[in-house]
Amino acid sequence: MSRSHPRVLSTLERAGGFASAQEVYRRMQRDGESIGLTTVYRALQSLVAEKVVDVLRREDGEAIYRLCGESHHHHLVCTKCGKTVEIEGGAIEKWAKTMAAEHGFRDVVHTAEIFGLCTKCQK
Amino acid sequence: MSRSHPRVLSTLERAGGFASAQEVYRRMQRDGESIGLTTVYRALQSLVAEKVVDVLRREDGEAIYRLCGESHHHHLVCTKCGKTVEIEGGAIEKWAKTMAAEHGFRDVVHTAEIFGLCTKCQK
DNA sequence: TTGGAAATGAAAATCATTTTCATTTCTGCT
DNA sequence: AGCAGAAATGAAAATGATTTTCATTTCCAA
Repeated sequence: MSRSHPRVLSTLERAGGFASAQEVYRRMQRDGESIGLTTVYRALQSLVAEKVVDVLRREDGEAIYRLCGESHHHHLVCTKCGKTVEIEGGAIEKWAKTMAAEHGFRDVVHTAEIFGLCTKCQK
Repeated sequence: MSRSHPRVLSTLERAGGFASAQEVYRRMQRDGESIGLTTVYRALQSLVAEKVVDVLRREDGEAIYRLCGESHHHHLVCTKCGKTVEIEGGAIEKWAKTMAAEHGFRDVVHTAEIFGLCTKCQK
């Protein structure tokens, strides 16, 4: 597997914490770094696997990567401006566990995101 | 603009309330309905514009369309054999509402799925 | 009827993402 | 140092969803 790839990671940091693969690539090009688009995609995949970054989706379906804390959390995402808030999901953890047990499932993981309009985008 | 397109809408209903454009298309083909993929996409876009359906994104970025206002459910999916169980999500609805309110978000929708190994696939 | 507007769908275009594969860069080892 | 195999790299092609183009068909009001 590939390594953490410090250049991609630091570019993502410099980008303000989140960006799409294409954006990371463009930014590195602009900054004169020599790297291929394929490598950017692979590096981001690794970072996701290592749980160093999160993947979310823009409204148009493009994947955006963002640095994230290590604890398991969920997101509240503004569908207009993309603003993202990390929220607490204790209720979800419990729900997932209960449902899994109820139906005999094991080794479960879950996803849960909330989408809507943030305060600023409501007018 | 296009009309509500009853055939696409009823197919979406029959699909359990949510499906991707490609799935709606395949289903209509299978059911012997004569329609083009382009028309399915356009019909779904119109339905979204008319707020008859919602758009969400699957993990892989594919758009899935869901009837609005319909009491939706969540899924428990076996990652090995694909078996899917519809589960109740009252706890989630509440959680989503609370979180949204807490952060001033409006018009929220949410996604929540649980993945794991079903009883049969656990050995 | 009839003429134009709306709908339709096949085929081509787009675009993000993945795969392929040949080449280069490391690694550890002698 | 020198070498073999592993890992990384990236250009180009493939993939797959979605959109656009455009020629044809269907509708509908006058």
